[in-house]
Amino acid sequence: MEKRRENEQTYLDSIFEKYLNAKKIFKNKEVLRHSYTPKELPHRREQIEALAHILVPVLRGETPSNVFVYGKTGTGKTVTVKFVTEELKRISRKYNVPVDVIYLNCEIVDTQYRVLANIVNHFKHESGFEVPLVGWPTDEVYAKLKQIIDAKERFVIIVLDEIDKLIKKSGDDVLYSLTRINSELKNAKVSIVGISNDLKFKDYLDPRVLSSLSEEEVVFPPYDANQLRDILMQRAQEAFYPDVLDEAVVPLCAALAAREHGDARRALDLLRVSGEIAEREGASKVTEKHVWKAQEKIEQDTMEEVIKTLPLHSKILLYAIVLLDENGELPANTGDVYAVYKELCDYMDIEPLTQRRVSDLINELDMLGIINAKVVSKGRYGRTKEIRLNVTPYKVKNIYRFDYSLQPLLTVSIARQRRLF
DNA sequence: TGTCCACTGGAAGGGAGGGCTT
DNA sequence: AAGCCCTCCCTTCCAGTGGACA
Repeated sequence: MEKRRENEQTYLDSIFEKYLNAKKIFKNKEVLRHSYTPKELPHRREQIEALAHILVPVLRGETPSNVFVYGKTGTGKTVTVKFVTEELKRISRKYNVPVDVIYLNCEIVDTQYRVLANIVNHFKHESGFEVPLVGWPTDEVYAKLKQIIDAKERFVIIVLDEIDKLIKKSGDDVLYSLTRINSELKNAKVSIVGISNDLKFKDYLDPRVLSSLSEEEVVFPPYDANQLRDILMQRAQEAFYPDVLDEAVVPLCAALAAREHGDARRALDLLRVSGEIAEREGASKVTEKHVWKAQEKIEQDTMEEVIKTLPLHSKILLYAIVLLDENGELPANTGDVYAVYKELCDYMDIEPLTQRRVSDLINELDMLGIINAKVVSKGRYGRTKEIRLNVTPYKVKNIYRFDYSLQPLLTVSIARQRRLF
């Protein structure tokens, strides 16, 4: 009796002491976030100098060439461009040259109208004028844009990040007008910095736009494991307290991220999440074990988030595929999946979409990596998609469990077996 | 060799939903 | 309120297609 109480007491003490005595892990976690711009960018000197060389005419009052910046995700394109343009802005003040840098992420600003409107609105403090986010005819926004930019002598550098998204969605009209705008301006000079991680997208461009835009090109090669290690080391020094990182941690994060096409973003995430996991466990050191856990967690989390935010019909469609999987009927083709999807809609009293639309939704699920959809020809038996599931049915159901509107679906598996088979 | 399946994926267009100006 | 305009999501229509089969 006495002994047991003693044990319990030690246990209770240890709950708190575990955390109390745990060494703090993070000194400054912010350093590991994507948005953080470090003072130095390791292994990007070449690209920084190339960009600086291209933009330097500004300081002499000449229009710089337009630039295309290429490189896969997490190769430091955005951060480098931001770094160089910030420096340019800083130094241009010394030379008394007015420079405006407008940074637009085309994943969000993805139409001609929105690009133009955003540029106009960048000057709202100066012009006291703001274009609504929808509503105006596009050519009027363009006219306003010219008028506002041209109000005084200056250089305007427009950075279009993820420019491929813009082109794919709304064509190259915007680029066409923006690349020719200089001939219609009297005072101001505009140049464009396009950032893309897709090399193929040049094929979509009108040759005139292409030649004007890629007057200069800067390529960002992927980081290799050693370079990633340097980057992580640099950040780790600021982010973590001394000696909390096991020696193997940074090299492992670097190696794992290098395997995924040298993505520095991924490497930083890994390092941050490893630290968080260690902290939660009350460990005094971050070890390899934490990195492996982090790797798994990141994969799980992104997939879960993607499924959670799917629109209703995509969720029903995914559930149709889950049911087929549970019945051992995968790979299935579009027709089969559509039939089950339609039944599910009936069951939920929802108007089903057409097969044409569902075919697009299948492609979307494929792009998101939730399913695998390969176009195959079965000869005499037609051409269709072969559809497979990339996540476990259990996982999907678990996510749906917390979505009230999807509750009816979860009971269907049994009903379906009774009704259809 | 041609046929024909079960679709694919492009094109056009409608209409709801957002927001503007007048 | 009426009249525009833009975007998103969707439908309708349809030409096109890889390859098994006769």
